[in-house]
Amino acid sequence: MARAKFYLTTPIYYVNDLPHIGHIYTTVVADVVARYKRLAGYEVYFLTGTDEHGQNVERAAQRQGIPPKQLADQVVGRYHELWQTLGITHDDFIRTTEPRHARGVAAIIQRIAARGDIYLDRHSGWYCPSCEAFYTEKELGEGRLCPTHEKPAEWHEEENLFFRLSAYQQALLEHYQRHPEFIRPASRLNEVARFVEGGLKDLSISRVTLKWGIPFPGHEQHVVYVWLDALTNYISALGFGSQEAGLYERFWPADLHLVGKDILRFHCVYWPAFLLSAGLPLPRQVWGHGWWLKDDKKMSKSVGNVVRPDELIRRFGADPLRYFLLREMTFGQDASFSDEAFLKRYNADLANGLGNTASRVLAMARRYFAGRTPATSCNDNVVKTKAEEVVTRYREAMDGYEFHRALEAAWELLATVDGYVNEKAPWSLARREGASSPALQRILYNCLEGVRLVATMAAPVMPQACRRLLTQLGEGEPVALDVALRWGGLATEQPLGGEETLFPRADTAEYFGEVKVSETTASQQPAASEVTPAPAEETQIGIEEFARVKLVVGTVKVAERVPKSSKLIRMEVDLGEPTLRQIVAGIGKQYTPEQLVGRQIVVVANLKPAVLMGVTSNGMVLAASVDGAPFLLSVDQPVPPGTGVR
RNA sequence: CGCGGGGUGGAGCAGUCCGGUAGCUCGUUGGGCUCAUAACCCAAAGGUCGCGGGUUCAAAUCCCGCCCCCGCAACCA
Repeated sequence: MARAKFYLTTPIYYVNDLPHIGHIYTTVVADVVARYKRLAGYEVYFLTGTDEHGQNVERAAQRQGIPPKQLADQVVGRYHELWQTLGITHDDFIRTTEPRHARGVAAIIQRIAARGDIYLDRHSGWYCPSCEAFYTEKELGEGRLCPTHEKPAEWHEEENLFFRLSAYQQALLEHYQRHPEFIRPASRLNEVARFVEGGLKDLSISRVTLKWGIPFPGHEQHVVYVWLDALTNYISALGFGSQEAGLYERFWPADLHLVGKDILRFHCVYWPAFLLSAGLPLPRQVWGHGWWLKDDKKMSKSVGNVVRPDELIRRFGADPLRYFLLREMTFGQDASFSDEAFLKRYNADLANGLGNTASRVLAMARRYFAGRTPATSCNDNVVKTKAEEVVTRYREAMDGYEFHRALEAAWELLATVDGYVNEKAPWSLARREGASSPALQRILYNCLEGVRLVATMAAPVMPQACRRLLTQLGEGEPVALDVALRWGGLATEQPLGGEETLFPRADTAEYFGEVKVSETTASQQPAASEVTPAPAEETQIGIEEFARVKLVVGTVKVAERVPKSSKLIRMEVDLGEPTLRQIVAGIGKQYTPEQLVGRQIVVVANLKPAVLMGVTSNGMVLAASVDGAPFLLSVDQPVPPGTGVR
């Protein structure tokens, strides 16, 4: 009989950025699911890949003076390395620059077009040629200046291809209603449904302003809109649109699209709409997980707090990181990443928990039974009772992708074993009765079997470490979960494997000392792996260039919040000029208007004006920026307004 | 009324869908054990489950109102 299939995907990652903890999380979760499902008997197909088209890649490549494909190749190399290091077992890795992908895109477009859902229309509006983007009148403000470039926007008409997304509003809502499991966790279903209820506008699915993309079939001067391009990877990788579509026939529809909550909309609205139009089956489930925050703040490249866990992997290996990611994050919610939390979990759960428990029971077995498992098994004891309860909860949690619960359950068994060892005190039994004591044999059998079960449950999460642990128990890798999780699987009188410390305890103080040092050196010389390393000569400027910036001291005379704005403060500043200068600054989260009035600040006086929330700012205040939070610069002693700074 | 998430012992969190002794990890205190990676076990202290109201025999959990924090979006010049 054919096995049930399970097709799961990660998003394809944009090659504009190097992989960080967010990409790693999604991919590790996918890998854990893939490994679990394989053990549970499914025929699994696991896809990941990269999204390589679009303006940002085109530009980044331009800056480096290399073709976009070459830039993509570099970043893709990093992904391959990282996935290998992390033990990711994907079956395929698709790149949107591959011909097979272009074929898939062409094929789906053909079907959508045949349905009559694509039409050509003129899109007109105020356009900034430098940004290559359209703006609304409101965004442009007074004088219709582009907010970024300060240049007048031009009235621009552009021909675009549109997808009749609006026609699918009802069908999507009905689908959500009929299949509430389509979007998980449930809270996100409401979010998406409300968005769709709010009305769907037709979607522009082509661009004429950039070249780095897939030519639109039948309109070769257009390039396919990135999301239509990217989402199609889920079927193009299976051979959709080519002669050999056997994989497509076997595995589509996907059983699980794993995505971050930020791209839920694309997967739950656009993608199913495209598929409905093309007459293709919809994926069974989209799972939107939360974000990793760094020290409780959102990670972002501009803030510079993006976690790239190379150091943690180097120090501890991939498995502890995999464990941490799965154990620390609650189903669907955001979680916080910090080295402290990682070290804590590592020591508590892995070194003191799994590692130490395994070590203590293995050491006794080695000593008492000459390096073999006990000769007698035992079928009625507290460890077995607990194990059976835990295994049930583990499987329920894993089936519902509640990994933190699954691991929590497994670890309870560890605590039971530890308590059991203390209570039974096998060491004193060995002293009193000797190693041949049947009671001693049974006790240690229960301990070892408990550890074996925990290792088996943890195997999808920590494949390497668990394999090594099972080897120490004399066992091979688990093949089928139903069998492996049954009590009594440990063979009697079986030779144990070599002794090995799985998770050496980490010295927290020492670790933080070392990491500080390595971080400092790292920031001094950017790693060779950076996408856009800035050569030192380019970052240096001459004194004459600096002199072009006119810095002066000003006294704040008036300060008030900009209406409807959360952080903008409008100030009128005395710069020693005939009139006060109006300056807008994004400092309203740290400073109140009252704190600012009368204060002396340093401003850039010859900056081009900009319009923020409809208010013109004629200058910029200087502030130190810690994780994006500003600390205003001021002078030591009061000086006359307009005093120059250099 | 822009959208969403959160507020549970000192810290970090689970539990909230499907009401019924408030649980876990870390930390603190006392005890135990010495097989193990200074680990493990037991016990104790510590909570008005953001606030107010309602439903109910019973509310962290359901309903209504309010407060605070954090994201997203619109503005970080």
